[in-house]
Amino acid sequence: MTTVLLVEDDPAARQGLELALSRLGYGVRAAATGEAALDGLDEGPVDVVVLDVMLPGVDGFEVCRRLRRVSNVPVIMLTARGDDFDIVAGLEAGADDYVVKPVEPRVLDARIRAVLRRLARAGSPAETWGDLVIDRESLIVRRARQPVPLTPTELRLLLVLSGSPRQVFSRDQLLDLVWEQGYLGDSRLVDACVQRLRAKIETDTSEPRYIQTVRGFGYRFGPV
Amino acid sequence: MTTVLLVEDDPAARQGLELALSRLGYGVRAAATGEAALDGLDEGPVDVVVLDVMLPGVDGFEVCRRLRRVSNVPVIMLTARGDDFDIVAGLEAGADDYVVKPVEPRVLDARIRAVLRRLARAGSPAETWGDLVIDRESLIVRRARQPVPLTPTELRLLLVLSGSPRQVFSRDQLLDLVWEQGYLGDSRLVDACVQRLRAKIETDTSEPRYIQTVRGFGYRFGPV
DNA sequence: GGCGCTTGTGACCCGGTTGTGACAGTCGGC
DNA sequence: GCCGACTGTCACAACCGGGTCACAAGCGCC
Repeated sequence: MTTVLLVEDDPAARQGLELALSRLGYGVRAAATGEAALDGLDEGPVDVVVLDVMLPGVDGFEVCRRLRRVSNVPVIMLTARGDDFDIVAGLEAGADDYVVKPVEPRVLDARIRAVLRRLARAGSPAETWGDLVIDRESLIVRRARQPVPLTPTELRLLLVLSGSPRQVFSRDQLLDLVWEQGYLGDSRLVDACVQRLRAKIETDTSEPRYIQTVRGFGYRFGPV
Repeated sequence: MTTVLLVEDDPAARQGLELALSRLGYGVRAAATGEAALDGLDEGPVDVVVLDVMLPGVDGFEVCRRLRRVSNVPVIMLTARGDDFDIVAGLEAGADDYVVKPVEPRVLDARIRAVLRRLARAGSPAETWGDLVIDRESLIVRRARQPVPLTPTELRLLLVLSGSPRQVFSRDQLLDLVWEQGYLGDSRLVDACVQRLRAKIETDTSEPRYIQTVRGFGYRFGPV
């Protein structure tokens, strides 16, 4: 579910938007002031911030700037109708998009999805296998959005296997590809490493979802 | 929408990839031969070219070279599995990346995004990472608004790392990029320099926020 | 030439990683 | 069901990789 942090001081407008966004399937967290908004970020992951420009105390631009210092979360500003100055100032403060008030839920929904889409495209080039995400550039592996700490050998093994999904690798092949070429040792080593890797990325090691054993041949990565 | 020019002579593979890429939200233009590919470029803007190495007539390398004469469009080569020669030849011909066949759409998608992202990084001169600001024009680095005095080597190292955030660099890569190319020395040198840089920009060197160690692989700049 | 900063190198320490062997469990064929 | 082959699991000690430090050569600057 996409979580929206909604920052709007006017109670009527806030509750209206909250309801509308919920109906559209978003999770909504609301804040009435800039300070509350910055706190709201700490209370859990937020996918997008919808931020009113006119706020009592710290205004929307300043909230956006402060927010930018600690996070790259996309920000959509709500500005008074046709106020060019607001729009320019908002984008300079680091906002990703803006919507003029009064806000039409359908429009806001479209903008949110557009911003998220833009971000997803530009985001890190990771491969997604179910809830397992492998980013070959940063070498970060995540399961259910949580980074999985892998040791170098485990990581190399996973990269080799996932690089050719569904292909069966024999133990000897894996020794060549993951360990030094011409490694002379027990091929049981592969089993041990697979086991350690499974322990980290599988929910149920007796029913592996990612790394399957092909009895008599070796191992294979990929959904069945 | 990102438009891909797909060059593949095998009809089955071509149609499969065409479908898969469309589903992933790409616009696809397909060509079966090198000649058709070069024509395809004229028919409208192309964001990335996916190019099979084995083509009847003009082969993929030659297509890539010719293409490079008229365009800077990124090229991803499709090569036979594990064929090192292909990979080297492809990169020499001006390819940006390569993917081994059979192609997994998810992998190709990730590579396309990686190539495009690499290209899009020519951004604003000043980058902000939390409370670290790197101004590539004035070469001034600030932390918490305070200028950080960096030595030339430290600065080069930081610029290289932060220039490709999240990308993992091996020690050898860094020796090439930060020091003279063909530097022959202890790769522990990189460690020492990273340590000095960390001492200046990190608050807690045991929990680095900016420069992460990727055990067994190298270093990476950026948030986890 | 003297000075101080920068940079490359070696040494040492520490903790995590990993290869290994043993044993238990599982699967498939007969 | 029995047996052998194969695989999963575990514990442990050697090892390796990286952090850290000190030091000296190199370098520019005055």
